[in-house]
This record gives sequence, C-alpha cells and structure tokens, in this order.
Amino acid sequence: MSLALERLAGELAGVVGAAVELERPSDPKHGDFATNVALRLAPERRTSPRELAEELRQAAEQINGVERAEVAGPGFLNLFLDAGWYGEALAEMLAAEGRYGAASSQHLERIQVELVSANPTGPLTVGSGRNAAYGDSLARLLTFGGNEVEREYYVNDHGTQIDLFRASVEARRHGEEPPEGGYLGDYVFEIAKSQGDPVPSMIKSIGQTLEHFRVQIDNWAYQSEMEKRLPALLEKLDTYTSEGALFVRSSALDDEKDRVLVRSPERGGNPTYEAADLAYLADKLERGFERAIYVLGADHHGVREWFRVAARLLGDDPGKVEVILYQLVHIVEGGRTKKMSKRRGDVVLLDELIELVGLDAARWYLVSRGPDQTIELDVELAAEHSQKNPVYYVQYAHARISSILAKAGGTIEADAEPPQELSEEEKGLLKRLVEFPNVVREATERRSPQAIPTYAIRLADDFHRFYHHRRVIGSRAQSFRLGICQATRAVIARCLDLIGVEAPETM
RNA sequence: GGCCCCGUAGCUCAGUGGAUAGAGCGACGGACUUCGAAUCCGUGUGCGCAGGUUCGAUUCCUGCCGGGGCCGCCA
Repeated sequence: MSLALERLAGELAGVVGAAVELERPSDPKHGDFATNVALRLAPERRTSPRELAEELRQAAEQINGVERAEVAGPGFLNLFLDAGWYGEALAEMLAAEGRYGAASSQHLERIQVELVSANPTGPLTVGSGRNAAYGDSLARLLTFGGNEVEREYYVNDHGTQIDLFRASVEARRHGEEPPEGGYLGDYVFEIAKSQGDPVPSMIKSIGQTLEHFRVQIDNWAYQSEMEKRLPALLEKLDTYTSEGALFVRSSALDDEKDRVLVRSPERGGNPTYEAADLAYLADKLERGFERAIYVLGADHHGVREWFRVAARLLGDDPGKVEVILYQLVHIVEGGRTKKMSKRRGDVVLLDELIELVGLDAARWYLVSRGPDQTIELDVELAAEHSQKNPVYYVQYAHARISSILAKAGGTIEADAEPPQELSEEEKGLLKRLVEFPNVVREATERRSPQAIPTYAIRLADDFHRFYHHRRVIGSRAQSFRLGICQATRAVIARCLDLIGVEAPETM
C-alpha cells in the first residue's frame, strides 16, 4: 500500500490494536477511504460494531491528514482526508520515481517461470501467444516486486510428435501427403521448400516470434538433454518392470496411478514425457529455484497433480511447484466455434494476429482476460475492432501528459504545496494513484496480470476527466498539477511496461 | 463415470465477503478561439436456478441446469 495510506492504517491500527485495511469506497459520499475493521472486530470484542467504530472515529479525527471521520451503515468508518494528506501522497510518488508501486516487504524468491514451451512442430499459435502474454506479464510483475525471475522455454525436441513433423515435411518435399496423424497445416509446404532438418529452424523461428512479441526467453531447455539424465535418476527412484515397461511407484505418493517412465520394447522402448518431466524438474530444483511456475494450457489439466507428485518423488517440497492453467483460445468463424489444432492446421498464428491488430493491441488483448476465461477469437471482428482497443485510450493519456510536460518545461517540484481546496477531479486521480501499489500486489499474489490493464483504463479515465475540467498550465495550482501529471505518467508507463506494451510520447 | 474452468448489460469481458455491481463495443444527444477531440459530458438493461454459512453473499459451500476442457505406454 502507498506509504501515506500505510501511515493512516498504521495509526488506526495502533488505536484499535489490530491490523486495519483501508479501502476506497465506490461512492465518494462514503469518504476518501474507509475501513470495516469495527465490523470484523466487534464479535470478539463483545461490543457493537457502531460503538467500536465511534471510538475509532474520535481517535481518527486526531490523526494528521484526516479532515473528518464518520461512522456509517452497520459500522463502517469513513475517512475524509485533507489537502495536506494528498500532498504527502503525491510527494511520495514523485520521490519514488519509477519504483512507486514496487513491493517493499514481501518474501523474495528465486523464481523460474516456464512459459509457452510449445512443440517445435509449427509456428506459434495465438494460444501460445496467450501463454506468452500471460507468463511474461506475470514474470514482469514478479520482477517488479523484487524477485529474481528467469523465463524458460522447454523444447520438446524428441518423441513421436517431432518424428511425425519431420515425416510430414519430408512427405511434402516429395509431393506426398503427410503420414497418418501427421501435420497438415499450410506452413508445412513452406518449410518443405528449404532443405535440412526442419526442427532447429522451427525453434529459431519461434524464438524470433517471441522476441518480436517482447518476450525475452532467458534459457531454453531441451527434452533430449533432460532424457540423458534419466539413467542416473532412475536408479534413485522406486521403480518396477511390468509387461516390459518401467513404472515408477508414484501411487505410493498419492498419485492416482503408477506412471510409465520407459515404454516397453514393443512400443519403441523410449522414455515417456513423464520421465522427461521428472528429469527436467530435478534439473530446475538443482539449479536452485525456490519456486518453479509452469504456465500451461487447460488441456494439460491432467498433469497438474503429476508435477507435485514428481517433486515428492525427487524428495523435494511440492510447494515449490506451481502450475497455472489458462483456458484455451478458440477460433470463431462465421459464428461457429472450433478448437485449434496444429495437426489439422486449424490455427490462427500469433504472427498473423500481430500483423492484423498490431503488437500492442495483441498483447493487451491476450493478457486482458483472466486465465480462467476461455477466449473466443473472431479474427475478422478483432481486426475490425482493433482501432478501438482500450490500449490506445491508455497510450493516448500517456502521450497527452508527455505533451503537457514538454510544453510546461522545467523540472517538477516534488514537494509542491497543494492548493487549499482540492477539486473532485484532482482527488479522484490521486486516489487512483494511491491504489496502485495495492493493485500491483494483488495482481502478483493472485497471479492475475489482467488487473493491470483494467486499472490502467480507470487511471487513464481519471486523467482524461481531470484534464478536461482542470487547467494545468497557467493555473494557480500549476506546480501541484504538474506533479500530478508527472506521477500519472509514471504509473501509466509502469502499467504498460508490466504487460509488455509501449508507452509512446506521441501518437 | 471421475476431475478442471465458465455462466455478470444486446455483444466482448472486468470485478468484489460489505454500503447504489463496472468498462469497452453497439445506439441516441451534446462539447474544440484555450495545455493533443484517439478526448470529455449526458441517456438503459444484468450477477443461470435453488438451498446453506454469515451481521452482510454476485463473491464462500452444496445441489441442479447450461457451455467448454481433461482423463492413453498422445504431447
């Protein structure tokens, strides 16, 4: 929470002897900030909520920055703050510069975020784009919070799907149809035009798409490398052979069944994906990550429990493993919905979406929906509406402020005296800015980066309203208002950065 | 059959154990001699259904209805 708000909450907590949370009521009549602490505490204090609130009210009115306090409803305490408090809040934001909103006291960790990890059997789809936009934004939030974060892409470069992909390309090179279960997409024809193993070049092209999408992968891990660690790993595990296949006794650790790690000779004798998962997790944990976050599509829902079991099989803490599932992206064509399939070739590529709606709009769009929500993407509609994407509304506010600050010239006084009486527009905007640290904290804790674009829209909204009603340059409160502009611009820029979107000076 | 996600405005979606549930799109009407009109101001309808927990539930729990997804020696 912002320091100015923390100070208020702290002083109230001192009075009541318990933690106090201050929230911003939706109705301004209910104060600038309010707390329900009396309601929560009344039962254990054996008193009525209103009585407790009244006690708190009298103490609150003695606190510096509180203009007046009211008890309302069943026992809410509503605080009305004076201009001095708003000045304090603004000074804090300006002093913190770009760090405003970054967490200061939480437990920091070394975190790995594994994201995308799509098979290199074709270009990235918008489904992978959703994974990338979500995972990267989460990584940015965690980094902003002070954690040490690494983004990793796990490449399935070995196995049935890869063999089918190579065979499909090879077939097209000879003008033949791909084999049963092979890859039918148009891109296979393109790849078939060039010589050599299509897998390495596909991996390279995926990397380029991600880089263009502003996702910086710190490390690429390869399934084939992980499988090399298997023999040593298998010796340490409780395994047995049945019908020629090697099983691990995972059911002993609450898994729903024992898992095959190495297939029987009749089935090729190759290690399964679960085996590679296990070796890969061992590798992650050995590298010292205190938390391994997997960002996976909802179709991987079945493996969620497996990763936790895997940690236990390795004798490590399953609490270090965090699996985040996001629902799939479906494509809508002519009013009909269908699931994407890379094998069938029913896909919308991430590169296509970017081309169609623009990079910023694509990132904004894909991160704006909560991970639990299925996205139904109508490409035609998306292209048609792209100019109306709220990202431009937010970027416009940033550009507009940049223009004002350029016109005003000079430096901003961090401690500009607030006017005697603040307008509703100034208060509204400042209150929104005061909320920012909480928004960041909750977005991070709840793994909900979509809260950032939502907040950014509200902030831009408050700014545009302020701009229309209150003149900045040439007003008596110019210095203070320039400070507000400066702080607003910094927070908008931060929001956009957290979701990988540009903050333009001009548009 | 077991498990996961969703059901909020005409549409696409936010949101929260609290006081009158929001935004964008769409529709209609206003506002540029003044810091950027990609803007602002105004006009409407809604938490799938039924119970439970709670001072208070759209939010948590259970059941039902409806939609999507996963349950293979596939990845």
